Amino acid sequence: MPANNGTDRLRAARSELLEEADIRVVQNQSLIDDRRKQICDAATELFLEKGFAATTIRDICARSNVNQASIYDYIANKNDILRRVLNQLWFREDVQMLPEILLDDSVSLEDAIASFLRQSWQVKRKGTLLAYRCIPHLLPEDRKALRIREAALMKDLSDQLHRRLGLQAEDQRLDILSNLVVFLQAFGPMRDWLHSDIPTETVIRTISVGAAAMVMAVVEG
Amino acid sequence: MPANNGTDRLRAARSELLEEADIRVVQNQSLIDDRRKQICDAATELFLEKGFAATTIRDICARSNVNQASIYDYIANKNDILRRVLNQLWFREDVQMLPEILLDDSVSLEDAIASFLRQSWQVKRKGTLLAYRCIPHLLPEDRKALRIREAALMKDLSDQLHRRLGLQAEDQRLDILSNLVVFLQAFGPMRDWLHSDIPTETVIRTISVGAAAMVMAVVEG
DNA sequence: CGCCAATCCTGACAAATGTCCGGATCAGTC
DNA sequence: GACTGATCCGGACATTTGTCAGGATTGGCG
Repeated sequence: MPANNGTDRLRAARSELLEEADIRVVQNQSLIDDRRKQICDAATELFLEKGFAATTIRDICARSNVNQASIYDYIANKNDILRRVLNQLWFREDVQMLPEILLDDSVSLEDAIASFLRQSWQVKRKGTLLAYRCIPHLLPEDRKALRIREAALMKDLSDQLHRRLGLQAEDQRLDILSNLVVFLQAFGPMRDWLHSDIPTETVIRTISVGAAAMVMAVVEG
Repeated sequence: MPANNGTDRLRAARSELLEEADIRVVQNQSLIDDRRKQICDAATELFLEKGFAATTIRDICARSNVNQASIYDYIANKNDILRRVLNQLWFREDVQMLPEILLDDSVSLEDAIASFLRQSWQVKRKGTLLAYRCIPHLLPEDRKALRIREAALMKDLSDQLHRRLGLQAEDQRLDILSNLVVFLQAFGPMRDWLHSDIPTETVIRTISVGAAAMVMAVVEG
């Protein structure tokens, strides 16, 4: 069952989040969760507004109403905040990935891509932007974890494309296409300032029609 | 002559670089040019390695062998360095932009895109990465300048697509496609770590076949 | 050699930043 | 009300950062 192997692998890679420090100062778990949410929400906004490096702990404290000293009872350091934010927004489990959608053969390629983009752009907008912008600030081990997940996703995607379209499995163009489709995920978030007056659904429809045609053209050419 | 107007507009927008400070301490112009090149080269490497905010003036001085005090005889401040680097790498004049290539009707859409990507990926790799990563660090006026250039390019591109393909000029999908094709420029630089074993020319060929098909699919659909 | 303008650099300053000590405050229990 | 353990926070620390004044050095010229 190559398809199942695929999603198994993906699920495995998925559960590997960036490692969050555990801190044993405060003991009330629900308090910890609340404060961490405050902190991460504020940090997300600020990272998107000013970038990771330009955001200071003091900024985050001010916006989240957590004291500068107390914040270290909930997070280990600035990088730990970034890790938690990415785990929440980029590695979120509630978004179907494209290989998963492609498992259902009753959904056309075009619709699958549209559904993928729609979900991504609606709920992972911030995560995508952060992931692309903050890569330089990640520690090497985190970057590695990110790369492993990405590679697993890519492998599953080429497998599904291969299964559906019957290209030679080793055809490098499958990898290129997989990469490209995943890259399109970033199109909406990264360029929305340019076409702010065009309805999102129009963009999604246009891109997914185009992307499906792109895949077919490469397969048939 | 709408086509000519297009390139005129582009050329006009092009000549508007980010404004570089002029400093009147050192007088020997060729010395100034040399030092600035040292500084910008070192800064480029460092910005790509560690990001703009995480790169310190001291880092730049160390790598460029310019003294920490002297550097202010050649550049006004850290942001001025970023502006100069972007002017050199992102706004470089020696790369044909896509609308320009599309003026020649003997070149197919596919070949035009391939040529555009090939040039971009060969000589503008660093510029593209920097532009996408450093936007948050630009001052508002610089961001505005960047947006104006981008908008001019996009307008020219939809004009050319319109001329070639005969869609309604107001069709929003033209804008989406233009945006998308320009966005593809970033594909190579941003994802080359993933498929480092695939020859660039294969990637370019695959992407340009696909992109041309994408455009046609949208136009015909 | 001695002079002068141009260039370089030692050393410093103020501000900002990540981090956290140690005491203040609060909530629950007897 | 007194005690105790958990949480909060005022204020400080060592560093790092951008910036630059003012003296040291250099190179050409008379």
